Amino acid sequence: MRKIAESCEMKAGSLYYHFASKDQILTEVLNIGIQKVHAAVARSLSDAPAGATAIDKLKRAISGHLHTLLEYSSFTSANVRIFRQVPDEIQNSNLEVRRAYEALWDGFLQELQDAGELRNDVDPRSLRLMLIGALNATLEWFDPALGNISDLADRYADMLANGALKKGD
Amino acid sequence: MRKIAESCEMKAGSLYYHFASKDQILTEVLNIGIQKVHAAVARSLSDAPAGATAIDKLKRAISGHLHTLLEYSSFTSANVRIFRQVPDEIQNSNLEVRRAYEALWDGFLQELQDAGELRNDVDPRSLRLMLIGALNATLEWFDPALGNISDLADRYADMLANGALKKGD
DNA sequence: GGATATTTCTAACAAACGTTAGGTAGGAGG
DNA sequence: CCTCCTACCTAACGTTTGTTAGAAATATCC
Repeated sequence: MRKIAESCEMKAGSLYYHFASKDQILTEVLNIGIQKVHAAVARSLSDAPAGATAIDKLKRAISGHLHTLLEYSSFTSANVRIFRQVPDEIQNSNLEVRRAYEALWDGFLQELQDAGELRNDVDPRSLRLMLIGALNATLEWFDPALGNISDLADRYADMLANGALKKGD
Repeated sequence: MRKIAESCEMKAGSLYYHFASKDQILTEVLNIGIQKVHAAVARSLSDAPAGATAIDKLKRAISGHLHTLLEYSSFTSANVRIFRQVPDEIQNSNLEVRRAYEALWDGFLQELQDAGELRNDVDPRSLRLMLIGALNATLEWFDPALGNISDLADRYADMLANGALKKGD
């Protein structure tokens, strides 16, 4: 609390004027991070032109996720790192937010499969878990000041859509 | 320290007979986790028959990583979650271990590319980052008691090698 | 300028923390 | 049986932590 306060140019006691407790700050940080990403991905998908291909849509969703994930990395990386260490009550609150976001992806990927774009033997939930895991890990190594997020998103979408091995194997 | 001691059926003061400090325990936990995974993946690759295909090798490497990652999840999940929160000295020590393991994957993927198995436009380092991110995220949702790790490894290898979208897009 | 509201500070508190050093218990060896 | 070694316990310590309540500072309104 003293370090958080310092970064706000306040003292620890002052934080309690704005927040009821440290746990409330935790709850807000964990939830806001995912909510921001959720909104960005939803917007990316809803902004897609009617004739967008499957990989275009995938690129949009991935791009939306990565841009916001990295823009709000103070929130999102906190979520990824400390979620399992916070009190159950806070985890439960955040699980609700996480589930809402997961449902967005599951719906999107199910749509792709229903449209015949996604391989029949690929389970949308498995793909979503792998995908989000891969995207979130960028928090640990990608530096937006050095790399281009859109390029990163395109590379990831391409590898996930088309695979890393040459076709014909 | 009191909680760690309790799980060892000891008292906190007793831990200092075995370890110099809490930071030493941290260092060991972070390092051992990755070293175990490193050894398993190296063994999986060296055990591959001479005529193994690219995807067979990839499956082996992924399987080695996932089996050990999940077997030693107390160590490996600690690494993934708290690495960024430990003192610089401990991070630096662990970075050396991490880099050694990364070099193994980079070498393996570079071999695949040199052999013409990996797409020319796929950067081995990017693939490795995405791959390890996706694999490590399984710590957060996969329950070895409920799911089969080998099946998981096969699904991940397949999706990463061949992509999730139907070919022809 | 005074009253009120908002925001921050301060000093303090109890609890938790990492660690220490001496003590204790049990086992091994002579 | 005594000595030594290993492993653990204990009580204590200084530090850090989250939080509180009253005071003070600042801003707003009339």
